[in-house]
Amino acid sequence: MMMSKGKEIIHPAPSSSTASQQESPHFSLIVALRVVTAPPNPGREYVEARPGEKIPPEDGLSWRKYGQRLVLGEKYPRKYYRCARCCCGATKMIRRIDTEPLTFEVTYGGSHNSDQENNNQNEQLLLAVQTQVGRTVGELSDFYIREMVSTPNNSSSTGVVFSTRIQYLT
DNA sequence: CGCCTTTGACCGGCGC
DNA sequence: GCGCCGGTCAAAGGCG
Repeated sequence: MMMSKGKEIIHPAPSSSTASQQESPHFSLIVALRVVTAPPNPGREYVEARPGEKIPPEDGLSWRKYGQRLVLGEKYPRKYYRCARCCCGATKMIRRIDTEPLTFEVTYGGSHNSDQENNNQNEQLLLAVQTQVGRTVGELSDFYIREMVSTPNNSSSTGVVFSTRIQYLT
């Protein structure tokens, strides 16, 4: 199979992608999710990608892919990522929802080194928002949170399920 | 040249 | 006890 070799580190999208996004009347902003509602670590969240988006949703951190597997009964393979930072035991698993190809279920495992790490993470997320939207954090209220539910996770006691879609109104 | 992705194989856990 | 499934490891190849 043809595969794009090279880096596949997930990090905040460059500002160059902002232009194409703002051409649409609205677009889903994924990176803002954890700024507003930081999920437990480990935890699980659902994020939605824009049509044509090539990579799984970003969360502001750098992840290194270490495995991929086609799970029985699932249409799309699961992808396994590990935090690219050295000595960091954080992992995450990305599963594509069969019925909604643009929605990804991201399951976080392990934890980052320290609270400082988490703080840095949130800072990176904020920067990602500012970069993508070109606005300050204080103006995040301009985003209309179209969906945002938080329900108990029925399969794990370690977190809650976040199903969130943040839509930018122009 | 170094780092990262891909991919097949291996190992452990769980269910029957 | 056996078989199946899911998660991780390690080697090879490719790209920047």
